[in-house]
Amino acid sequence: MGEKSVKKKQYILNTARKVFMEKGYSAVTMKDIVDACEISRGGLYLYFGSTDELFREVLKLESEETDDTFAGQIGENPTPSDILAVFLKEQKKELLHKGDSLTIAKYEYLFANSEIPRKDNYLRKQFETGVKVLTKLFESGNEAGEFSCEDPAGTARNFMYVIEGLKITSQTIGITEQTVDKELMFLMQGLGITN
Amino acid sequence: MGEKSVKKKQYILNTARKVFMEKGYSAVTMKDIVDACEISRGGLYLYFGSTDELFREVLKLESEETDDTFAGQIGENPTPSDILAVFLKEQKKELLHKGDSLTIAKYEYLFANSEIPRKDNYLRKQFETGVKVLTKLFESGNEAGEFSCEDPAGTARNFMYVIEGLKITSQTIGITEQTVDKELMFLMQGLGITN
DNA sequence: GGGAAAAATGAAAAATGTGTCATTTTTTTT
DNA sequence: AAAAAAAATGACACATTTTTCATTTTTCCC
Repeated sequence: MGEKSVKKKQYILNTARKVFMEKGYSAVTMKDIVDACEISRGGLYLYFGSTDELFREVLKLESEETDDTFAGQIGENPTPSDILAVFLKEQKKELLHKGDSLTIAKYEYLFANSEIPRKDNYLRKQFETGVKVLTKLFESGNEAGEFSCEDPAGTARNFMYVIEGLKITSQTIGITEQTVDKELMFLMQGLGITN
Repeated sequence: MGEKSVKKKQYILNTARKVFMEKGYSAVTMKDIVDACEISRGGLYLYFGSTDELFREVLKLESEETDDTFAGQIGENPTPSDILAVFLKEQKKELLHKGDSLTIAKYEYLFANSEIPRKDNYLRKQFETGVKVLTKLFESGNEAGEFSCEDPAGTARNFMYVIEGLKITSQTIGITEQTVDKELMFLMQGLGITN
């Protein structure tokens, strides 16, 4: 591990992320991180003081990466249909990567830290942002004549609940690509897509 | 603790259930159960060998109770609408009891035990049963002229994903009764209820 | 109420995890 | 290349949890 300190921190974070994806949140110990990183015990504490701190940084890292990925996939002057397609494609990709997702760890973390104020609730903000973004998307889709969605806000909320349901079942009881496709198709029917 | 052995086992199980509801699955230790039950260290091991074994028995217990509760609420000659109403009422009740549910613990358990064969996957069976029951319900509702649901199987699956989504968000990011009602209403619109 | 069987106890060994710090290794500076 | 600074190590003291088991307490039957 002859890397510089910033790189090493990054390396620890990436390795920790894999550990959280494999074991969830509450089952992970500092020892697990130490073993996975193949660094010394004291070395880890130089960078992070607890699994909690580590996890919060992993969340931050992931959030940034997700935003970048999404932005990178949307071309110039996208139509509502284009944006929806990218959104669903990204969701589907995450859905099908069983055991390669932070979904369970995130929910465990929130459950174990239920005292954290609403405003700092990362997943909550993400969920609400999702609802808002989809609502606007459906509204502009209506205006553009691409969708005919009677209740954009309700439909957006419904989308988000289905996606959370799919994510959690995918990580635990399993799901096939075919089933994901069927369900996403079902959702899209609610948009009354006209093209 | 002067109780007989069968009663004591039951008592431990009920107490353990509360612990799992409070702390989830992977964060719970045998010590937590011992402390909550106010029994001796060794005493617990006389009945259960691990948190894993305890949790499986709690699941079994809960499954039986849920079936009983549901059956007890359905009167004679119920119409499809009656059954749906009981189903949604029960789901809503579970949804709103934050911190008083095994939802998180169940998913943690499955995630931590992802090697268990599909056929023994309790939540998976429950999910599939839910889809089947709702499908039949929607079909008979169509026949009775109470619903007009184009795709009973798809709608049933969609219902179940939404319910899982609601359950998990309710336990972690929080949800109001109003939001639950809105979402359940949204679902019911998909049934084209005619009455 | 005496004695055998069953149930329960809690002390303690073994295993695992935490956080610290004196020391060593590596890097940087002069 | 020597000195200083920075980074990294891993052994250690402490805490927690698991699991066992010799002993005690309770129950139950005659």
